[in-house]
Amino acid sequence: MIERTEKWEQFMKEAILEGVVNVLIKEGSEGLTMQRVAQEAGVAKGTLYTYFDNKSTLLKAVLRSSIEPLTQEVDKILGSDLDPAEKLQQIIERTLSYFDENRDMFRVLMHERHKVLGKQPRQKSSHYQHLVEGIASVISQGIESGQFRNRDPQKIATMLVGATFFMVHNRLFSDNPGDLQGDWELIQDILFRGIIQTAE
Amino acid sequence: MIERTEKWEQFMKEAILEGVVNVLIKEGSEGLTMQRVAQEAGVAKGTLYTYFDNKSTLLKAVLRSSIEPLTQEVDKILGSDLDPAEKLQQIIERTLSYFDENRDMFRVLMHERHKVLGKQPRQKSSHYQHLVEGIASVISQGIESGQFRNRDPQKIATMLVGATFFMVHNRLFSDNPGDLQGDWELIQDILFRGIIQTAE
Amino acid sequence: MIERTEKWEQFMKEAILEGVVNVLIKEGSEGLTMQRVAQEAGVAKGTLYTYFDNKSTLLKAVLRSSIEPLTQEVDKILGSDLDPAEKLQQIIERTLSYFDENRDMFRVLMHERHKVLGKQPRQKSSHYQHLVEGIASVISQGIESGQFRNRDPQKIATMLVGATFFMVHNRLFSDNPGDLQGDWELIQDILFRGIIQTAE
Amino acid sequence: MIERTEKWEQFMKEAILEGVVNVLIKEGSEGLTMQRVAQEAGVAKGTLYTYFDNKSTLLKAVLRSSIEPLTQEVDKILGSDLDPAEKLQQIIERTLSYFDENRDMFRVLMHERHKVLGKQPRQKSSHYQHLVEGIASVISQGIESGQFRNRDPQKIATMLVGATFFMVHNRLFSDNPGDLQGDWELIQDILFRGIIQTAE
DNA sequence: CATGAATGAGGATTCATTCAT
DNA sequence: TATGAATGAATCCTCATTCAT
Repeated sequence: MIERTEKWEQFMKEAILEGVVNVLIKEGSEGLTMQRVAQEAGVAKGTLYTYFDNKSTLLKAVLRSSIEPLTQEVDKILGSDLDPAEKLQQIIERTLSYFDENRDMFRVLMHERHKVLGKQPRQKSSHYQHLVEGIASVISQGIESGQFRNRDPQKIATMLVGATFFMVHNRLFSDNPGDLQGDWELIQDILFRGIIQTAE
Repeated sequence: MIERTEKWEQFMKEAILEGVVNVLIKEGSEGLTMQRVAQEAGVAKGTLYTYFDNKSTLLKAVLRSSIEPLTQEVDKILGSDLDPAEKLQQIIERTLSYFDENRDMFRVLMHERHKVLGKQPRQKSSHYQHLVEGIASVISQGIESGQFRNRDPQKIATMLVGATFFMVHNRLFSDNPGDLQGDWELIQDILFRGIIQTAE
Repeated sequence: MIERTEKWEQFMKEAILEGVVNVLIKEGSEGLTMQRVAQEAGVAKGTLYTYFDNKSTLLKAVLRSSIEPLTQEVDKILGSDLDPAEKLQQIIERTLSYFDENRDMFRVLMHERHKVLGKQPRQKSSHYQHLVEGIASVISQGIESGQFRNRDPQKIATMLVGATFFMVHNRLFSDNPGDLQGDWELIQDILFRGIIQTAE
Repeated sequence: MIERTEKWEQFMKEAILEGVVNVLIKEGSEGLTMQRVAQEAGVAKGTLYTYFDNKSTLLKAVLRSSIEPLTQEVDKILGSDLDPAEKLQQIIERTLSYFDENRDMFRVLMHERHKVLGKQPRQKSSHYQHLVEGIASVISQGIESGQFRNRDPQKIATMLVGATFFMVHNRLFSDNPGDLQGDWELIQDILFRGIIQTAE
């Protein structure tokens, strides 16, 4: 019975979250009213409040749910016993493909993220934060093992994430994003070896 | 007379734009009401509409005016007869310092940008667009001259801008941003030579 | 069987009425929602509607049940063959002690009474009405028997009830209500003999 | 100019307060919505908020404005150099006539008072409080001068106010309130000399 | 031109009530 | 009978925009 109830709650929450994303896709953040979300989710306005305390809570849940699967995949990679360079490769790869796989949702969320998140204590989106820290630790390992050049890991991680994020962004809003593999190989290629031609 | 009138108009517009930024700094985008802007600019609410058609127009003007000086500096560098690598160096340097110099303003705009810009036709902020294109052309030059490795210039530019932008972001929201020069040298160092340790 | 069922209904109704009072005590009339009443009564929201048609009906029942015992006691006194002055004495005494005995409940009801009673046809609370009429008839008796001065019994009753009611109110909201007997003796003393010093 | 503005503000506030009273008269406290008040005052909903911060503030203003004139008259009497008994007479007289003069308004406010005043810190309406205290001090004077019998002045005042208030109430809701003078003479007569027939 | 009072559409949220299980 | 999820009408309040002075 409880089983049943909890499943239902989960189901409804997901339906509502999906409603939010659909409204965002159709109308952008301007049109993101509770009324409209309810309509899109196929429930009454009041029902939203059965599952989420208020609009802010609902929107935070949307963001969390949109990024959580990626966060978990990244964590798995971080926790594996791969070689640092390989970890970075996989993280970049997974990140790019994750956004590709959820293109519609992120085309919207990327733009509306800030509107969606009200005036919360200035914190970067936790996924971003988490990702940078994870990558920084990988880079530290790489430096210790002599595999990577000895530079501030935090900052290298920031740059790596920045470059990746912008590539993602590029793919998301390009009409013809092109070959996925080409992109992540390019990121690694450039970040790993630089853009300068070296006499070899 | 017309001269005089135009100067006045310019003066008023700037006062109002400054008012917007001040409100954003003091209250965040939540508190960004026309009333509050008028108050901060020291004029009446109705006066805002003498100079700007509506809120949206006003906010777009804020964004444009905040980034225009940098755009111009970058254009000057792009148009100079410097060596491609030097152009990139200078652009990175100027970008980092520009945001540093206008730290308070951008700490806010960076976060509120999307809220500030309503439902406009999905376009990346024009400065960003412009910057990526300019850098892409520089990279093309570098590739042609054999100075840079032959990779898709558009994508390299995207990554470069991404990395730089995230470094800016990092500095903006760090309590102790640290040495500016160190950061832009690091960007060049990594982007130019990669993070992999090479046998030398 | 029917017996059993009716007892159960009575039991449930009382539990619910008590729930209302508890909510009022804990949250005031602002917090008086059906949800909250149900919670306090330990039943589901829907169950309330099994026993009471709607909120208004429920609240009227609360008021009625809160005052009914006193009404009955007063009726007993009125119906007794006591001397008019003694009747008044006993009514005043019983009224003061009844409110004292149900202090918590009336501290709330006194304040929330009007909010609790919606837009009913302007009628004074029936207990009040009943009380004034009963007292008026006692006073008439007293006048006829030459015991009381000949003044409009209805109005004297109104004043007597007013004075008593305000004393009750005073006790209810005083942190230290003090001696009960002192108060009702004072009411009688003043109402019976006046406040003017008479040469005796 | 300022003169003009302030007068206007006063005028608008009064129009709105009157709107509230009219709504109460027509619909009772159930129908007391800001929308309805605006309509009745002949302004737009938003305009109400130009003059009053919120509903609660508006309603408090209604109550205050309804009773203030009486409070001032009573204060004048209390501050005069009349004889204690005369002070009481005049206060009672003025109170009864004040409510008579504003019959329509108080017929409503008397009933809706509590609904109108939300969950404010349990304080008796300040006028009531003030009145009881003023009268208590008059009674103290009377006791000291040997004019009144020596009883707890606070309690005597409470009773006096209670009796008066109920007489007011009675007049307010009686279709034929009858002679005003008769009523206040009765109050004095009874309160001063009691209801018991004394051998004369 | 400048002003700021007035406007009213629009949005978040609450809660009495219903009804399928 | 009991339940509590679903409903949606109702309400307060905000704020961009207008316009008479």
